[in-house]
Amino acid sequence: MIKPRSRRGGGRPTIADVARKAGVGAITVSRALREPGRVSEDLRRQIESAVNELGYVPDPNARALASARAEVFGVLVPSLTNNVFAEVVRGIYDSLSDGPFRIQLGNTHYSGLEEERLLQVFGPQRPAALIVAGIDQTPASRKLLETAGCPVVQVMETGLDPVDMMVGFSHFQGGKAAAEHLIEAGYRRIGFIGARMDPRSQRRLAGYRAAMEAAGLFDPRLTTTTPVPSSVTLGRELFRDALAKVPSLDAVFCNNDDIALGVLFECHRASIAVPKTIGIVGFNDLDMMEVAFPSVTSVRTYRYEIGRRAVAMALAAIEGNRPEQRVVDLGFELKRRESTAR
Amino acid sequence: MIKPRSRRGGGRPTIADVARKAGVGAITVSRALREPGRVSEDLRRQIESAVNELGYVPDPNARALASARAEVFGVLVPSLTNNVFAEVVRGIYDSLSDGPFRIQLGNTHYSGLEEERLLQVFGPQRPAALIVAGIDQTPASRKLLETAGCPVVQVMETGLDPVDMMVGFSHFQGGKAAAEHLIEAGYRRIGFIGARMDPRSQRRLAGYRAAMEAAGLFDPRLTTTTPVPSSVTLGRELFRDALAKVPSLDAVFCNNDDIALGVLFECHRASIAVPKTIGIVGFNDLDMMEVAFPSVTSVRTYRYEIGRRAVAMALAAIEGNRPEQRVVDLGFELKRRESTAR
DNA sequence: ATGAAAAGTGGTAGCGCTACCATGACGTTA
DNA sequence: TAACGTCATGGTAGCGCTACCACTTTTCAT
Repeated sequence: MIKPRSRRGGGRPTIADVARKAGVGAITVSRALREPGRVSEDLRRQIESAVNELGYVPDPNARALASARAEVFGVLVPSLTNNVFAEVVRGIYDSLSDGPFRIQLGNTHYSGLEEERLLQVFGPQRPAALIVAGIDQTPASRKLLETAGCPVVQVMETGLDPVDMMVGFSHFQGGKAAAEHLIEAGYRRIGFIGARMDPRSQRRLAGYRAAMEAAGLFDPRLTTTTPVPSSVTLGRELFRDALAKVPSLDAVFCNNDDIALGVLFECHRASIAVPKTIGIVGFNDLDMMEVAFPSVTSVRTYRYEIGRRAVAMALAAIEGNRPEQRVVDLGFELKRRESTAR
Repeated sequence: MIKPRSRRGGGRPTIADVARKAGVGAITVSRALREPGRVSEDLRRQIESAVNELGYVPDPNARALASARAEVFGVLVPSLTNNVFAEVVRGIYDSLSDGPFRIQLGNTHYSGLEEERLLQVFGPQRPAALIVAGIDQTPASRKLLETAGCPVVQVMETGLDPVDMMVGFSHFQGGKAAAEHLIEAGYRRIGFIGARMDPRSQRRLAGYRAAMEAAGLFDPRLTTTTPVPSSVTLGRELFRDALAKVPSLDAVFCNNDDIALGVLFECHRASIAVPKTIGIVGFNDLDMMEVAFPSVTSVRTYRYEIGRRAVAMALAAIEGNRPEQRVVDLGFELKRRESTAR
């Protein structure tokens, strides 16, 4: 006599239980759940009530195994705590929370190697889609993305050569707009302060440089950067360094808002007038920039919207209608505020 | 003739391929991967090289189905963007990234109902452990946690009645310490400003109240709260409200650092001297509080450490040795800074 | 030397679900 | 009326892995 393996599932109802209760075949239950339109009204109702009575919830693992496709979105970001990426993840999460898809989060710690490793781990899971931050994947990562067999969305930036799809904006243009604004406001010795110079920061710097060179104002001594992770504390220190190096500094374009905030606080502490003596521009436009005193000019980026749009595009691609526009530029907006109003 | 279903997996090697190549049974490969100690040195080496040659990576879905246990940690937090929870998640992530465990993230949006829904969705996945923020689960959620059949760690707070394990600290004591510090510093009309009054904030408020009552200083008019989500902007507005209500206000204990920052900026804007005219205390001690000008006194909490410890406890429980100490209090530290130094 | 336990290995039978094909009941067209 | 499609449903055979047992070989105490 064959003893069935003691229901390892702890007695959770299976699709067979539902089928028995509803008096139909298991496959019909499966269909009723996934494509209700293909099952007759009658059976659908019977199945629904059986599902409710038993409290049946499909086992995602069995489903993934049988269909060779997990209802999972793989999401790779360089940091979990950086508010910018947290907002992207929130956008992804909110767009996914109605549907059946789960999120599998990966933190690359700004490392291409770690990204490769994570992609390797994600692969066997057969995710329904992959969303990765950035466009500077290593060749190996790129190959993994190309052969993943699912929609891929690169987010945060736009570029010319998407693996599949892209949603973001031009960091170069953002940096350029920031610098041009400072130039237009009458500042001349405009510094660039940046921490954790990832590829996006590099492109902001390039944009700054382009604007400065166009105005004949570029001077390499005006640039102060470090590979160290960004923080408000670091912003303050870098600003001190910059000022020591170039006492004539009259404005700074900061890599991001944390750095800008550090600069602002240091100005307060050292009684440096903002925007009179020093103009400040940040990047990303966190909530607090508007409330700061003086309020800080910043380049507004649409992180949450990027997350949402990435999911929308991936979902469309899963349904078979890949958007004809593979690269979506959500742009940015320079928010002019008191810190540069002189 | 039976045609095998066209390798849906896209031709990825399976455990059978490895077994064939190594000249052993599939089950031995499985064992070599999961419990290397139970396989002889020789076979282990052969299997390892077969694995490397083929680039074999086990399918987590098949594994989960067969073993009725997914290598997944379910993590429920009320917010993805609130830095406090982002740090907890980071701690969890970092502690898990060496091992085989993935993270399944759930955002409850501070809603008990949403928490219930998520727990319902997580259940069928048979997670290896569940980490949930807070100790105020609904009765239904509590039951779901109790019957989840895996280790459960409640984080961020400590309480008397853990579902299984707990890591956190006492928000009541934190609030009390903050208020006592202000009283000791000589402030008398000490307000409480709070947004999004979740249970943790309520307990901080209770701690504040206890300290104020003990000193004979409590006055309900000193408390200004709102259920609206917290932000720096909101901090500024609530502070204005509080000041309009009680012009004699001489200090505020803020629900969290965002609010405190809003207060600080408003003080700058309205030329209110800090700490002379108004003392400010925040909660959580974000990086920037130390750099702010004036630097802001805050209650330091160990979010990252909470995440790490939660994982350590869960992992131990999975291994079968549940720590004898079910409730771990990681405490807090009041960081005294310029904003209350008068 | 002998029995018994321990260690190492493999076969079989699922885990819960869905892809694939088969079936039968209906139209629908020529 | 025959031939053919379409629709609704079900049966069967796996997806890739591991639990459970069985079997052999080794080790060890007596």
